[in-house]
Amino acid sequence: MTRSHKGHDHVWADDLTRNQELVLGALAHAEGPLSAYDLLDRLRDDGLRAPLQVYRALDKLTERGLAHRIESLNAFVCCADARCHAAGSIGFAICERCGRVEEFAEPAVEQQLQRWSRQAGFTPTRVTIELRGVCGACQAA
Amino acid sequence: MTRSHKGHDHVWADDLTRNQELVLGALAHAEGPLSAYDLLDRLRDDGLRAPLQVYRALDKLTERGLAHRIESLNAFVCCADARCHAAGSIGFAICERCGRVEEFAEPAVEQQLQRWSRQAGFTPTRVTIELRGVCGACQAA
DNA sequence: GGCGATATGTTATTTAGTTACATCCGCGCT
DNA sequence: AGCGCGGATGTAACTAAATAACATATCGCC
Repeated sequence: MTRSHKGHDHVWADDLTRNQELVLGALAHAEGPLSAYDLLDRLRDDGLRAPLQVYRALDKLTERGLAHRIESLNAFVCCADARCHAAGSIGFAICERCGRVEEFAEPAVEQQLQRWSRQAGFTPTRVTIELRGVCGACQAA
Repeated sequence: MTRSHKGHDHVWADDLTRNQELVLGALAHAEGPLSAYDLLDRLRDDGLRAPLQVYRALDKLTERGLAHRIESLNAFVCCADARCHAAGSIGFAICERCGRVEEFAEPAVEQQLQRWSRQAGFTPTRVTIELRGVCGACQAA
């Protein structure tokens, strides 16, 4: 690998490492959330062999808000909206039928949680909001 | 064990099985959340030997709202308020310094999430709200 | 060129949760 | 009493998720 990884066809940010691009690419092409081991399986042909390689990439990607971790699934999704980190806390609606995840931002919810935190003397650094249920499409079907 | 387990000194509900009582008791006495394996370690002297015994008890307890799972910790806490299941969705504030978890109910948050769900055609069955941060006590110290 | 920070590769290990299967116990029924 | 059923238990083996430890390579920069 003397050749730089730059020049790939799907570029979200120009300074991703090769592994980070691979992982983000896999997430972007996936229909739903993928676990670290799902990712590993899909990327074995691209040279990834150990869980740590995936976890390291995921750490960086989630840090930068390019991917999100779904806690209740131990899985990850590609960020749906490049501007989401500007929008404070994010929520996820997870369909238990089709497995798809919808990402949403509700400033009102965020504000309410902030209000509670202030009142309780709590200083939040990370917020997790996850809804499990059935999405509209599956409801109709 | 011909003798019924009823008559224990800490009774939350009269129809818990022995294993369920053991697990709930351990959670109740703990300072913070416990993982299934933490519970297993603490209950080995009481006869629990396999993870499954703990997981089965936890399933029943969480179903009934007597215990809660903290998704972002893969751990469990005793329900702080017997009436919490009446109060719709619950949130948790998790202190990353002392590890303690505070349970709270914010009807306003619940309503906002309901509003978003309706608008999005999503039917939620379970809601997870978890704040990571620093609690008031740790802030002061 | 040399140096420090960061990224990688690899093996082994720990922690979390499930599958499969046998047994046991309480309880209603005849 | 004896039968049968559903739920709870016990145990072993296994899959899945995440991390520890250590060696190597690469990049940016002075």
